[in-house]
Amino acid sequence: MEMQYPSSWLQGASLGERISCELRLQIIKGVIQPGIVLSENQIAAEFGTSRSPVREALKTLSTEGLIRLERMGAVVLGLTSKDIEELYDVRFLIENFVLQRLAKDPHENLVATLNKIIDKMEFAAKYHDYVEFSYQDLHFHEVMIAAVNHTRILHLWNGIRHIVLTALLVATEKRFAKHTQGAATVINNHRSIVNALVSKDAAYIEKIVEAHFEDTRKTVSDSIFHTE
Amino acid sequence: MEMQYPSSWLQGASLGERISCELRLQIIKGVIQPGIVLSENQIAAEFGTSRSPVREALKTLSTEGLIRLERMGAVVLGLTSKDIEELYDVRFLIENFVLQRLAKDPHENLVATLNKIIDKMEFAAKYHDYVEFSYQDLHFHEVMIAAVNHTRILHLWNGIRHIVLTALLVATEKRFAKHTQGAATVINNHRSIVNALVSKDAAYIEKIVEAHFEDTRKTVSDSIFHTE
DNA sequence: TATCTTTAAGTTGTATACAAGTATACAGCT
DNA sequence: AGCTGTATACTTGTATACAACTTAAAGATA
Repeated sequence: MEMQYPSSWLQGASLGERISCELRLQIIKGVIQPGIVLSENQIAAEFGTSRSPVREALKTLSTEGLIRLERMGAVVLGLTSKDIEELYDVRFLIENFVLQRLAKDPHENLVATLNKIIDKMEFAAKYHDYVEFSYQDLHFHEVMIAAVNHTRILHLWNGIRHIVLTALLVATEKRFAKHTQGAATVINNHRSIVNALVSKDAAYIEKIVEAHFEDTRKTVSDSIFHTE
Repeated sequence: MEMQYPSSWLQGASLGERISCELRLQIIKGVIQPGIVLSENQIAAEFGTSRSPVREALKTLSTEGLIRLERMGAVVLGLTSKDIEELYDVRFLIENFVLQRLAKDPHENLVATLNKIIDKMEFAAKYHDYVEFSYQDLHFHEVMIAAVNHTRILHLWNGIRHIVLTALLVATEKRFAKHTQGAATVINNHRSIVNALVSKDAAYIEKIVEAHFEDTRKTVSDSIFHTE
């Protein structure tokens, strides 16, 4: 089987993790379509491994909601347009919670860190590096979420992290293939979030975060489904 | 090893699920304390199984945040008072979202279903059946969450479901051991939620849900830790 | 004594083997 | 034809085997 997941994101990863990342990508890309039934033996054969890491991968994807484990085989659920909408509902819930807390208890170097990440996004955009761009986009949000020191919220995030990253990857790749123009909008959206954060205005933060995710959701959804 | 998890909740469960449920209970009860390092072989020996289902169980507990998988062994994190506070932060986020949606799009028989569940709680309380009481308490919330038809929110819930159920179980057992008086308060709290739901008043719903979880958090936290 | 080497036991990640259950197709019967 | 029983291939859940790595301690050496 042809590996498509960025190998730089798989340093030190076990076979189970590699398989889950690759399957996740193929499911989100639509290469593996909803309704298909996967069996452990078949996947193990395709990846040239034993069933053990495959079982691990399937369990991961199952808790992420991309497949459903049944008695005979795992049926692919995929990531529909509605799923992405729901995903961004949750992203808003998490991040609004996070930013409201960060506004109350400001962190030392957070804003500087975030600005540096945005600069890295600009750099990546300049060189059409969609892998790096997607990663820094994710990283931006992850840094904020980690900063609040809320274990359970961080766990919620970890539960959707891989899906978000992979969806960003697929969407960004498609968009960068034509032009890197949209990157400026994405970067501006992130700067707006930093501005909202420093404003410490609860209502303003909520408005900006909601707008950000509504915009991102539309962009990602369009890129993934409105294929060409 | 002595099994303490209700066997009625394990019908048709695999060894992996049974082990995760049992370990989860022991961790939340504090029988297995934070800092302890668990090894797969050791646990497999205690349960009289092979490492395969143990690995599955440890991975489950790891994604739930009760343990942390390291290179050599799994270190127990446990469920501290702060963890419970965070857990109820998330319960509020989820359930407020759910109830706001349910208020907008009312469901046919939902209120009747909820009232029936509350009646079952009263029945369970009358017979000091803490297992049934805990389960119906969980079921009440689960029915509402399932009613909104939001896959991703349901997944968030599933990620904390087992922890919530087990914490309720431990707390309710301890309280019912002395008196079943507090059950009336819990039941009233649930009736308040139903009232808030039918009111369709967004602000009122938020207020009631927040109060409910604040009260429950305190009760659960006290029961688990202020063991006396 | 202090430090480096080596040796041993323990750990996980992966592969393989086995057992029990399920869907499917096919043969036989009415 | 339609139904029934059975054989068969395939599936998962669990057990066992093996390899690579980590940790810690024992022992040699200066």
